[in-house]
Amino acid sequence: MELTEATPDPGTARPGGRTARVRAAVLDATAEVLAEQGFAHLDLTDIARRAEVGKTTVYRRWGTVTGLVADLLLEMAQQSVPRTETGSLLGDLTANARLVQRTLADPRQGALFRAVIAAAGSDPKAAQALYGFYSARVEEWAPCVEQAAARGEVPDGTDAQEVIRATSAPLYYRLLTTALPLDTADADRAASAAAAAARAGAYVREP
Amino acid sequence: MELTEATPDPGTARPGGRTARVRAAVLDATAEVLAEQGFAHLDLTDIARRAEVGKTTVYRRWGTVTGLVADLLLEMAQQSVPRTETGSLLGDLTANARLVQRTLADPRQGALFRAVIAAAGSDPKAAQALYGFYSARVEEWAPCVEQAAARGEVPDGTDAQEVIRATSAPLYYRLLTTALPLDTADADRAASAAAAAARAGAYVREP
DNA sequence: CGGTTAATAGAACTGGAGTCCCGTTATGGA
DNA sequence: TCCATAACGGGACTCCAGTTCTATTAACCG
Repeated sequence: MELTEATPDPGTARPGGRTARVRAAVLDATAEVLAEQGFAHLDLTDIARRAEVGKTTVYRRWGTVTGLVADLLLEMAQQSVPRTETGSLLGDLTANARLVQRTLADPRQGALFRAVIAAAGSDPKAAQALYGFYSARVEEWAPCVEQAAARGEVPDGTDAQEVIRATSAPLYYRLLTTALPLDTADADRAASAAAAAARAGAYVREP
Repeated sequence: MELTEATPDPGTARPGGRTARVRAAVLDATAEVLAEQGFAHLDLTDIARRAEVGKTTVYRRWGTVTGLVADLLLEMAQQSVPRTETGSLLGDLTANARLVQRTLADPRQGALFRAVIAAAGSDPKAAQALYGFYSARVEEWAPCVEQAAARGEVPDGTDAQEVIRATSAPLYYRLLTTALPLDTADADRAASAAAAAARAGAYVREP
């Protein structure tokens, strides 16, 4: 035996031209279905039909619904939005919160995040993609808290990543557990709450 | 024609004895599968097998995976945990946060909440059950903030429900978007952050 | 205690999701 | 430009989730 192994995922050896077009079409169709029907109604045969692609292809390259969603998240993670700097902690956190709020309020993106979070609950691969995504985003924004610490706005020893997470958390919580809309006022409130708690020393790491 | 309508959900006319046993067995099996395999692997035939119940019964009474999950949530919502009163805002919020943390950290309950949140993303019925659940819990705890306002701990006009949500939010965010564990320290941090932000007036309603 | 019928269980059926096989296309390297 | 083969596409096949029909069991009512 010798032809086991050595099949490192289809689409990696010749990623150009047709392969790329197929991937784009499939991921587009996936996002579309997610936005209008949600995660539970995803099925690969339907995706193939919508993307006008052979269903064999979809099954070979992605295999499962969760695998498809995970790949979609990886695709989105590429488009990193650069962090803005305003010179104050509250300003920076507000910019971050508004970015998150806009993303979640958008029907397509909001539906995608719901789906990825759902997929992460049962598929380790999707979970890994999700954790990686948020880890990257949090690290991208953490420096603004460190700068605030340097300016003396927050106590030394403040856990920067925890402050960033605290800014996003209420927005996700509102999206997932209530029927309430998600607007700019929510973003601003989340930012000012996180800033106030940080100034009060709520995120100082334990000794 | 005359026998249309008038079929108000099986299990409502004779809820005793066998019907109740079947429901308990099915919901138990559901929770079990959720805990060990996750939402995506739920299928009604398998649930029927595990519960040692005819699969026709499961399909007739619950119909879909999301319907099953929604009923499980309703069942859980029954066991309302009474609010504790400690005399201070921080104490009350800490009690609340620890309750949430214990719930989410428990494998069965944690998996259930992930599943319900996932189901709510695609099924309106599950979404309704979920929103109702959280609405009830938030209202149960909101009075502790109003008492704090009466004591002068937080400014007048503070949105009590928003404070309660802010206490839970970081715990859910951590559960859903990171691989990090969820322990008592997280609960205490969430509570003190919410208390600090509330004292600073971050949750005062707009005029 | 029966009698009515709500509710369950079994068995047979069906539609479509997921798999397999093999011919076709077109990518990337020479 | 041409070739080897990675990747795609179509059609046939399989298997099981979900449905339908009917017989059986046991709640609730009097």
